[in-house]
Amino acid sequence: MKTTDKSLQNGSAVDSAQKPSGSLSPVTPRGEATRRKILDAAEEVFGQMGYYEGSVSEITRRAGVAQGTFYLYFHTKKDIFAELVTDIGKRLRADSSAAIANAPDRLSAEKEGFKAFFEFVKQHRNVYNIVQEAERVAPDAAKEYYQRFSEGYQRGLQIAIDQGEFRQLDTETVGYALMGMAHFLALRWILWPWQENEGGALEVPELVLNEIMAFLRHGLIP
Amino acid sequence: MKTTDKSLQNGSAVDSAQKPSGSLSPVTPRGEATRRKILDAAEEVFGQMGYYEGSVSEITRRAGVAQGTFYLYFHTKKDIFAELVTDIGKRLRADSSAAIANAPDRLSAEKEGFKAFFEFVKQHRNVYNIVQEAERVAPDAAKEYYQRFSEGYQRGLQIAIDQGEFRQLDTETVGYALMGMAHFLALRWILWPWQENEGGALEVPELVLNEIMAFLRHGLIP
DNA sequence: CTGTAATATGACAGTGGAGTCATGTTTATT
DNA sequence: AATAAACATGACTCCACTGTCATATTACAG
Repeated sequence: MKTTDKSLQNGSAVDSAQKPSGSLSPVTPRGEATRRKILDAAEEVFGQMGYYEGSVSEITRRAGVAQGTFYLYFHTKKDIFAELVTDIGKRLRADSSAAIANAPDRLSAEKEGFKAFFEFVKQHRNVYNIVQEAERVAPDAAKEYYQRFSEGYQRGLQIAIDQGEFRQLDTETVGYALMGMAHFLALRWILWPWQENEGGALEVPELVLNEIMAFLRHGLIP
Repeated sequence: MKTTDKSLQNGSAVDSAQKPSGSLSPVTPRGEATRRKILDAAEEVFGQMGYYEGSVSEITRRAGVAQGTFYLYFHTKKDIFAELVTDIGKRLRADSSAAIANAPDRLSAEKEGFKAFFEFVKQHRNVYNIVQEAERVAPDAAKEYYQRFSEGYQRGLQIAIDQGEFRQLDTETVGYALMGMAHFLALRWILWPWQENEGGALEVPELVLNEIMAFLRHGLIP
């Protein structure tokens, strides 16, 4: 055994000694690459099999590394799962921001946001399952995911109100309502294989999107 | 060994022999009571600990019966979970139906439906977690749960349209949108302990409910 | 070329849980 | 009282998975 045992196997030994926290970071390009391989494999495994039915050994198998290597870069199975949730949140928010960046008005922005979300879910079918499972498996990571998303929504809505484009409304309530709508529409038309779609394609139909926009504009009353 | 081995341990031996299907039904009040105890304990265990972290032994422990007794009434751990999901769906739909039964118009019905849903989630905090987990653990049961719910929504919406109370709209789209709204609002104000509520009570505030109703009436535009 | 830090290995210990089974107890019927 | 079906028990088998560790390999600085 070399003198490196503590610093690597136990996280930073110099830390405040509280939690084993802090990602086990590689210092070498080689290590960096291995860590990435493991993360990618984990995304696949958790996405397809779920957190509990996916195993570390399956992850390392797909990553093409040995079991032990896993623990060189992640403290526990739960840790890598939480990191994935955070990652996915970042990516999704980046996609959304980009999508609504140059929308002429807030209503268009909402539409583009919905579309970007659906596109993300479609492109990362398995991945989105991870987010859903996070609520049980890694509540803290899930918390951050939803809170950040909500904050973004609230900011956008407030601006629209200030500019007189939207009526006075409670941004938090409406923010969550919109998130819920997007979530369930994605479930129905993209994630649930048992539901038949019009064309058979796993995509949210234009009609549905237009219905939603009409809802946002006029509500349900004639 | 008695001559009952096959008929009980293997489900009905006279069945079409396909799946081990069919709940292992007791024939005696005593058995009925035991089965109920196990179901109730399972609801508690799965609700609090989740499907994977809850164990059959924990269920039987709380039910006050032996491990083996469990398998007298349920084929597998997954089976009892699926049965719970079905049960919860039935109860929730019954509550909803009752709540909207004598609403003067559809908009009031929506409001009462939301309120009933929030009340159900509040009264069965743990229980609702089971529904959420079902999507991964027992997709078929989850499918039925959501489809039935959706059908109810679509029927109600269609009537409102026919009576000219709601504008022409795609009932499936709007149905899922409404389900999503209700779901996420319940998450935010009832199920997430990390979120601070106004009064500290785990309840959806009147203000939020009114905001939602305004949304249904007018949409987001002034 | 050599020493050392970083990275990698895979067998293994330890653990916990699902489902089974031979046996035991209750209840009702005749 | 006898008998049998229904119900109940809990020890046990089998299995899979997480996290560890002693050892091996790679790569780079001097």
